Amino acid sequence: MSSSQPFLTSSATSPSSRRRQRSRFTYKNLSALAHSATNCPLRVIAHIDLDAFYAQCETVRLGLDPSKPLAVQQWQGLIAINYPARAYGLNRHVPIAEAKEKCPEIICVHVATWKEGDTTWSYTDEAHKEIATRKVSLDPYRIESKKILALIKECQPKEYERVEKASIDEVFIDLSAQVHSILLERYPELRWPPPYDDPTEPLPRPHTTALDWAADALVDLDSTQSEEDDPDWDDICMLIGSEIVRDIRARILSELHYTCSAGISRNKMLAKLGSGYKKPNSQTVIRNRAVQHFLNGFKFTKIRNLGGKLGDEVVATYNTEKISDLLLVPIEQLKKQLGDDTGGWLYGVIRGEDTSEVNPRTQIKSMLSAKSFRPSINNFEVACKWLRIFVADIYSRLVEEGVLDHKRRPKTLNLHHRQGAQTKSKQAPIPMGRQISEEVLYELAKNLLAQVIVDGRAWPCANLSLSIGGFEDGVTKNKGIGGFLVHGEEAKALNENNARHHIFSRRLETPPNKKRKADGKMGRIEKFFAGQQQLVRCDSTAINDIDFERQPDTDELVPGDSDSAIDGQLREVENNLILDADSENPSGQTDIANESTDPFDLPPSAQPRQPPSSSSRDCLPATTSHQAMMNTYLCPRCSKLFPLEERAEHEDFHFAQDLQEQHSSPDRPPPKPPRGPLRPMGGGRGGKGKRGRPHVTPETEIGQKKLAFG
DNA sequence: GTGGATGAG
DNA sequence: GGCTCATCCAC
Repeated sequence: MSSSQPFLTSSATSPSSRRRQRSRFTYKNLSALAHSATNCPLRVIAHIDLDAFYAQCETVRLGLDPSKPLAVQQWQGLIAINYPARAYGLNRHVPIAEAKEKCPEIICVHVATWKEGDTTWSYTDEAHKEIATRKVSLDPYRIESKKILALIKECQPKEYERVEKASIDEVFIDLSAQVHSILLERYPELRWPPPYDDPTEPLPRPHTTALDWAADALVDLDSTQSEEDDPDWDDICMLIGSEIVRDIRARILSELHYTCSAGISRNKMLAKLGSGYKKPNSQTVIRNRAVQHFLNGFKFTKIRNLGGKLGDEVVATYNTEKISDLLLVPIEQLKKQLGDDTGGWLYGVIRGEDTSEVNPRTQIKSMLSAKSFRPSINNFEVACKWLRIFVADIYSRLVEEGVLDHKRRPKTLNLHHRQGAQTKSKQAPIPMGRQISEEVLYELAKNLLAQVIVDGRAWPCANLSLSIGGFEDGVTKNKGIGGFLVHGEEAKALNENNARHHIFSRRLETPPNKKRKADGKMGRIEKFFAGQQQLVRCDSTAINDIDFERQPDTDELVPGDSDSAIDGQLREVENNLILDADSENPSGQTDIANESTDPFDLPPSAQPRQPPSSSSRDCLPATTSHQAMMNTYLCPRCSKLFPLEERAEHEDFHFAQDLQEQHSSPDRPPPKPPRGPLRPMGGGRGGKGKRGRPHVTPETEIGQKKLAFG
């Protein structure tokens, strides 16, 4: 309960007057925030998770009272149970009959289904009796999911939009850039350039001493950590992020009638854990200073990528499921026993580190339509009837995707077949040139099926699935980052946002020649500027060839010692932290990013800005500093002098460069968690190389004590 | 590029 | 469980 006393004031009279002057964060950190750099210590990431999504969809569709118990049925099972129904002790594993016994008034709605010969899916009460002739359709939920996603995007100013669809009912939002702009509005002093133009200078302390966390969510610090300090900028950033999320949730509820839960923290892993912490319909903030305490309450198997075999392996190896126990294992040991990559990743993740980026992607990469046959099916003809249905299902989704309009086009078709325990699959390219039609797909699918059963016929068949993938943007040619120019374009390029109305410029994929070296001295940069000062847009090769000089002070920080203190209190107060069974994990990938070069150093946009809120990264004439008076601008990143008028362009250049870096490395590589050498799966991921643990975000703090919510 | 596997919702 | 979706890896 200590929780929100919304104000923990701290006064100026506090003993810590010495530290009041300086923040733990620097100007460089601040500008990294503006660029959503993944290793920025001020980063703000949100995870939003719809509560019992399928069940809510049905409640909304049928116009029912959301406080009434409802479950979504699939054949004889339940695939979603709303919160009112959960109050009766129902969960996904209880048989439908038992559910009705425990909760007589429960409404069970069968999912929509496709029936052979139908041209679309439909809802029927008879569905559960026709398992042999129907297959479920999740289209209704995809449609709702899309609306919600669109609304969430609408909530963010276009230039800051950065939303990743993690699954049909979850999204991650990188609020960093938006938070940055709000921060500058509220604290104009942050717009000043750093003293001596030195980006490594600490920021002034926030003048705010009391934060109003609006009661709804906050993983609180405990008394021992006594908040001996006034809030620093990370706390303020979280607060702003929480406000943004609260507004988003309010709109989802008022406009679309869905409730959701959210987690706000410094990275995806923590945000995800946070959203599942208190449900339904609430949001949880995990401030940096509460991270370790918060994590200690979880079993590490709740962390993304540790929910499967890898997690089991770790449990078996260390004979514990507790994060707190694992904190005692030295990194060398983890690496030795799990492999360098996996061990290093695990070491960091249980300490709250995660630099995976919010990938502004919403586009689907593949579509699958499948059916498990209860009594198995025994011949080609029957299988073909199912293929018809799969094709109809997939085709209708393709239409939605804009394939007919040449927005995107899939390249391959894949058929999976399961007989008993063994599964086989075949794939084939989808011929280019011709318009994709149901007939074309059906013929292709039938062919694949024939190939599968040819060699050693495989009947009876227990499962069949057809998928289509290899989607490519319909766009014209790629242009690497150089193709886009800097200003607001970036947002567009990054988001595929309204897929339907725009031409995607192919995702900022890193062009083949990415290189990263530290040799760069100054040569290339100087050359570049010498020759192209006027350019606003640069050619990708030019950009790629530039090597930045590394700023001397990257805040490198070995994850380890920062928390020595926590070790002391590895007390597990935990277990009670895990509340809801419905927890889930994100899907997807993780990455820890890059390494070597820190993608951001000083930034451009951070400084003197004007109406901060406006769109902006465009530039702002510098005003307050002494350099401004001289009408010249000294770039803190490359130490070159420019006429003031060229400042904006120059900053844009750095911005583009930063973007390039961010997208060129982190996207794929940071394979983190992947399989360790242990066990099966061969040595996986080749541990070689760099595993670069990107040093992580600096500091998380120590201390922690108990959790409480407001 | 193909086919299998893992992980997660 | 059933149905999706995504990513990684060996070949």
